Amino acid sequence: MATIRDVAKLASVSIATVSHVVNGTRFVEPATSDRVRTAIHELGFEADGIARSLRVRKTSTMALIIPDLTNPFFPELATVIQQEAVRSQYDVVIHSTDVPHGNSEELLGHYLRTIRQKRYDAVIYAETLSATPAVQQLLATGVPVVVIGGTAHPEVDSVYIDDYAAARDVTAWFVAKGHRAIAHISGAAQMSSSEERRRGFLEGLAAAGLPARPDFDVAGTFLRDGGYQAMLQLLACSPRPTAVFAANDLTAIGAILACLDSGLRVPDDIGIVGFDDTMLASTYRPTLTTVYHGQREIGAEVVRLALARIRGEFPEERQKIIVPHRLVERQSA
Amino acid sequence: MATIRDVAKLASVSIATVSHVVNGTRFVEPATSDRVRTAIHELGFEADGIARSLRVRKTSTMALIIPDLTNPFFPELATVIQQEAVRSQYDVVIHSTDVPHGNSEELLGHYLRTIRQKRYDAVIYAETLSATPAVQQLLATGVPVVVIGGTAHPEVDSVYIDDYAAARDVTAWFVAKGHRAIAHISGAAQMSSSEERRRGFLEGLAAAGLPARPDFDVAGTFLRDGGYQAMLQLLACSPRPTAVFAANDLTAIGAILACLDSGLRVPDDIGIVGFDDTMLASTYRPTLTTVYHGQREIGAEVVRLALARIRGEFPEERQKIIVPHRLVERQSA
DNA sequence: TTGAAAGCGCTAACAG
DNA sequence: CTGTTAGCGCTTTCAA
Repeated sequence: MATIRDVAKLASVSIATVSHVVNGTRFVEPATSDRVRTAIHELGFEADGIARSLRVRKTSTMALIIPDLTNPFFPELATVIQQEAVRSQYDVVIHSTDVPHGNSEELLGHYLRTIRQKRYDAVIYAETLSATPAVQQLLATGVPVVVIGGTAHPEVDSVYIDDYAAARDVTAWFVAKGHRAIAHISGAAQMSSSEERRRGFLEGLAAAGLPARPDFDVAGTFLRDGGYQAMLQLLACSPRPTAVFAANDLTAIGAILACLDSGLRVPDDIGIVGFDDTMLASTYRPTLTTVYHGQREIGAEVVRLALARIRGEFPEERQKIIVPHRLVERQSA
Repeated sequence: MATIRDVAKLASVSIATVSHVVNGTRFVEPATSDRVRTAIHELGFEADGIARSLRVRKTSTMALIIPDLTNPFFPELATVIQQEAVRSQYDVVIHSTDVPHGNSEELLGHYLRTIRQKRYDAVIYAETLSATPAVQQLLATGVPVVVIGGTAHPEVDSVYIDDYAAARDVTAWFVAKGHRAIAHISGAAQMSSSEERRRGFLEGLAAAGLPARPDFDVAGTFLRDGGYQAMLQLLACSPRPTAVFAANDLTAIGAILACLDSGLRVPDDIGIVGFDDTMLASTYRPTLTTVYHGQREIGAEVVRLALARIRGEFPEERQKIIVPHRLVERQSA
């Protein structure tokens, strides 16, 4: 593979000049730069990004850490992030900690190491179970970190939707539709989004003067099977709920499957709403009433912030960006 | 950020020694290496992978190019690939050419450039529309390339399933179930997997002595909406098909939706089989009868091959690995 | 308008 | 058993 030196020799100029024509970083006599360009073409030269990175201390790549590539929400988010990043000539390497398969702690540790080693310019952290220590560790190394999700971290930039308000809205919407027996299937334990949504649900109930029945507040996992199991529990209650707010779309689909398998009809016998508004929501039948999670806006903001930090902007206050959510009404409730 | 030099100074050894204790690459007196390790710990030193890469000419990163992060097949495949790669301390950066959104040519060009620039050690190419020129271009740079999909490329390693045989199997299976009016919705134009599956379908018909009706052979896109539209066309035929082989799961779901929207029942009025066996297939209702695409096996083989090539193994013959497929019977047919 | 040369942080001969 | 040193391929002063 040709190096800058080969090009310089072939064009009879110094390597400095080659560098400058490649990067357009200072004026070069047209005749000279033509010679250089010809040489580059002839040799099939492509500047070595590694050497360049070593010199300029920047890799033009950022890491994105997500819990699960299998929940469509994350690919959708990742796609937006990639699209945004590519516009600034950035690569993004996606690290899935693969939470559903359970080896996530180990994987996360590995990823954190390679992120340091490979000197990525920034990391975008979409809340995984162990957000706090991981983020702490990352910050200690000095990499710009931006978090997706509302984990209270005064020391990092973050962007997220107001899970609490969204959940309250869903509950209020159920109430407005006449429901009185409203249940919630929460997300994975210890994630702030799970907790916030649950809190919003409870608050929605309270605001409507409805009692919070403990058996209408069951734990899920953010996965389909968790939704299925939880719904089975709910169906065993008597009287059973007429409306269920599921912590995400996967959970909602699991819940619907449990209803179908139990001979109940959605939304006729029981209304179900999900969360995220992934492609599943519009594909599944019944189509899912759900909350749009702002993947487009979150993706855009998050890379905007990351790039700004890389450039060293706004060093003082950390940004907390709350992106609007929106209830999308479809068939399931 | 501490460098190897800082560590050396603090531990009163040469940088060579530090390097060797970090990499375990030659014997070091226990007492010395302890001192070094303490210094490393104290300074929070982490070797600079960029500098290392420059020196050893390897990045421990490979690229994976896929057409679409939004078709669950690819995240599933990517997850396996990541898992396999991580076991050999490799990172994989996923580049989605985002075919459904149409800017793929441009994106692909960009990715190809950055792959060269960033000196990735290998690239795994999951067939996109313009496989041939892209692969050619990649090969010209000397990077090991392994292709997923059966594009006839004598000069690259590839791993894939036998699309032709799989499609023939599906057709034969329909015939065995008594169907005589069997239609096919193909995948995106010009992709070898589309063509092979179509060819297999036609052959299956012929083998059963059934005529190939041109109106039962309609074009899809590998996307849900393509399946929907194609199914609408099929339903306009008279008599209409009693069985439809869709080129992938997304297409099959689109087709089912079209049936439902037209007041037909699946599988009672019409049987539909998909392809890929993504998580959608087991989640959707009716659950999808489909062909398992071997994502686990393909993922494993593909990184095995890539790693072998990186190591410079089997320089002569290119490997063509065909992974077994399997018809998974569920509810939709 | 261009060149010479230092140096980014590391590995790996080579020497002792 | 350990150290010295020459680069890997580039960018960027500084000087001309």
